[in-house]
Amino acid sequence: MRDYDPQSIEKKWQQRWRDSRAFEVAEDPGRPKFYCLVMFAYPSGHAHVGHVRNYMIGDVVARTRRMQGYNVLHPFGWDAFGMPAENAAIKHGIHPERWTLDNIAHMKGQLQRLGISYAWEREFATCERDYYKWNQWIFLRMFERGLAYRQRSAVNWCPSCETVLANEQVVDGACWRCDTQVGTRELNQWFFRITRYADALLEGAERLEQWPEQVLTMQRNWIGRSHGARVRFAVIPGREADAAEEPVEVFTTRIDTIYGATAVLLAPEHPLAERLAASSADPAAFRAQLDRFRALDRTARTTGQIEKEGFDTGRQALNPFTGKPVPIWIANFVLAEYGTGAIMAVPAHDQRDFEFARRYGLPVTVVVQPDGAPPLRGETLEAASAEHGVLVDSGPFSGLSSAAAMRAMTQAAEERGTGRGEVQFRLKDWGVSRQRYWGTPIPIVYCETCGTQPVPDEDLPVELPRVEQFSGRGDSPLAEVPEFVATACPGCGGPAKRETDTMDTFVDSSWYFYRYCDPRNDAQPFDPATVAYWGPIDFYSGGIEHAILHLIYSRFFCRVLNDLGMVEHEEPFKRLLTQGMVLRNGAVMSKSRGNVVDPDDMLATYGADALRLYEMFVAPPEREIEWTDAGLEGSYRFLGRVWRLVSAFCTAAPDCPALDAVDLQSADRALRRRTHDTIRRVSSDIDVRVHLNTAVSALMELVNELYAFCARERIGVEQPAADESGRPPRPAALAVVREAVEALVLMLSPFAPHLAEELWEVLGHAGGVVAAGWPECDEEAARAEEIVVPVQVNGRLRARLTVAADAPPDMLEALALKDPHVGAHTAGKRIAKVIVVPGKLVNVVARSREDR
RNA sequence: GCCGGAGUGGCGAAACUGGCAGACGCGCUGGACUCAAAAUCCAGUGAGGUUCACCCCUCGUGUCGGUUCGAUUCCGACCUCCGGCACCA
Repeated sequence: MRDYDPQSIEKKWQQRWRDSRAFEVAEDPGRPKFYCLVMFAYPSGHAHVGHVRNYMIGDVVARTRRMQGYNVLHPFGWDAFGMPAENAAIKHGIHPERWTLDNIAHMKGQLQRLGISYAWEREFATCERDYYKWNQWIFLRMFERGLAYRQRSAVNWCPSCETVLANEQVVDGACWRCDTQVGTRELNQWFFRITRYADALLEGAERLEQWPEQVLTMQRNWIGRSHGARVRFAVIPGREADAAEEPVEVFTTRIDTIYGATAVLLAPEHPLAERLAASSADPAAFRAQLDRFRALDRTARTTGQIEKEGFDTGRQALNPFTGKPVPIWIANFVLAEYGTGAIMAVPAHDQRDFEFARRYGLPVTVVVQPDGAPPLRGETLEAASAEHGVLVDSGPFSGLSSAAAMRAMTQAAEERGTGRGEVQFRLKDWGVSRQRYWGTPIPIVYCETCGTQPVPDEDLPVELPRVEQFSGRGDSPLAEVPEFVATACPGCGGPAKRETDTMDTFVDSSWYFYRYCDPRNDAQPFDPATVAYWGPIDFYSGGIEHAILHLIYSRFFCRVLNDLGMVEHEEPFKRLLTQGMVLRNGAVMSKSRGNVVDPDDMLATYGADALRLYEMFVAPPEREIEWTDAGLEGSYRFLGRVWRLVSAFCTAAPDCPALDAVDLQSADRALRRRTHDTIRRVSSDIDVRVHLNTAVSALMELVNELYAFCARERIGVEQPAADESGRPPRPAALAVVREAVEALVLMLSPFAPHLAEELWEVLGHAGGVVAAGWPECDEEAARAEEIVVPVQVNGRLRARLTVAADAPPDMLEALALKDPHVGAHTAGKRIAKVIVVPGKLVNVVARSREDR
């Protein structure tokens, strides 16, 4: 018997798969398709065992579906644009392209040595001109539709990365990549109008039934839909000379509290603030105050880390409901970018307004009394009461509930022309301009005569010029390349300048999954017919860190492409799995912590199959796992156990009879039951729940059972094939073992594909496990003849009955009551009732005689 | 503060629809094999009590309470941890 030698087996099968193009696919309308995708990789250098866990999960799903007869698309590629490449260039003088391509080559080798079944012929990297050309093409379609626009605005600026960040890329006020505190800059920036799809993205989320609740919640929070009303407060003229002002519009979600609005507060950036300054008694002092507020740290301002301050403008506005004047103040905590940039202050019912009012002595007027609480009084209030309740001192609306008042008052405002119902979103448009080199050039030209001009499709791609020197400072590196900047205007042919910013790399990853469907198309991003066949993605797996970034951008792109008629579906990912990270010594693996485990080191000792099996077995895919060498060792031992089992069986039974040619004994039927029960469990664990850990443990149980069975039947696992008397094993026993072993090998193949292919061949099959197909559960064989039914007395286990599987309830009851253990616990008691769940359990309810 | 998720042996975990808590693996203990070891195979392994032993009993799924014949599972309150949102009007 050969020993299990993963190195030689793995090399052999990887070679065979490559030679036979085993995982390459084409559209085939005659077969059901399955698109299995893992988030593509940023080629940072080396993959560690944490990165590859995700690829293993996807591979188990892909290999299983393939065996089940699906036409499986399982592609891989590289998210190859990005800052680390450019930083390497700055630090080590390696060109970003060289660095990126070297890393890709290394990581691809790692994945291939793990035996992940990718359709490598579809591989691409986003930094290739054949890919980013289509980023530009999509950008232009969005430009045509007003979905890409340019605007000067205050943006998040990372001083370390020297570039703009989208709101999604600012985490706790710091850069998502380098953790530096983010500042503000005023820049001309390109934006994608994702807000146009805010409602669609929110509603679409309701139908994503196979997404983790956590991710959906995060997306809902991020979109931040608020239903409220926009209300107009007329501005009362100050001096005679003042021009008539437009009314101030405020957004509120609590129009029911408007009778308690005792001030209007403007953001320092509000346009009216500027005009009020001009007409004020001391414009210079007014502006100095505004400037002081505007200069406040942006993050502090948007996260409530500043003292609430403000000043009275000296002007007043009319509350459209009370008809009374209220002062207009400037307040530093009012955000220009949310709602209308102005609010009505209701100190009694909003904590922020309350703090502001107490500080400056503004009146606090209670207009909503919460149910069942003692009446509130403005003078004695210690904190705002934000609860809904019943309206008081609110004119004709007094006595209404908050909810009813919101409807009635919104309607009243509409009728009087002083307001209307409105929905606001927290979601902002996606700023995509980046002042960096290693990204997709934005295909726009600026002409003195014609203005902003899109680059015509036929001139795409706007190629990224070769830049050799990177300082890492200053504006866009492309601005330093005169031959790139200087161009002819596509409109008039006159001299013009190219846009020198590049696109956010999240643009690349927002549609790459469609490119896999048609990766070499040079006429369009992809042929819609290919996506109609493969899409949407049936199974998508990746890290939770992309819950809002990549996954919301991709959903947005999907809808844009749907509007363009290129994609039929509205949601790109049917099922999402967020896999847990691999920790070591309680921390995420990272080079800086020095706790990374390189898969290649594990391959040398244990092989890819053991590594794969270990990472799938240790916990469900969603959960994070702690790396242990002992666990890997255990998986390796299990594979050795399988190897010896199958090898010994083949030696013991070179020819073994067919199942239907033998008479089965009860023990044989029991093994068959275990075999088919295992098929049922493993199939549903992989297909339905993706609980790969319990699938593996079911296989382990089957192996344990087989060892015991073979020992009893003298099918030489450790002993010779015949016992001392020279009597060979029973043919029926051999036949059921063969069935079990074959099912085992096939079901193990998604987890340990090399070992399984080798054993399948050893078992005498040519053509591989995919041709063999996934084993079918024979319900008849899986059905138990005898079952063990637990018997409880008052819910506590007291006995077990071994009965026929179809024993009727009254028989179970009679047997239970006859049992001596049951009798011991019911002695001296009255049996109130007996609950019988056929096939499951019996529960005898016994009461003391006194109890009624 | 709001929203979501989690809490089970020495450890990773399982229990899928309210029905035998701890499957499977790691670790540990003992045995077989061996000159010996490694490897392998077999057995045991939640805590406590009782017993020569087999049996048997009590407790036990973060805490307290509830619903139920029966709760890791459902409900209420609370504690702890993880994640998201948060001066968003």
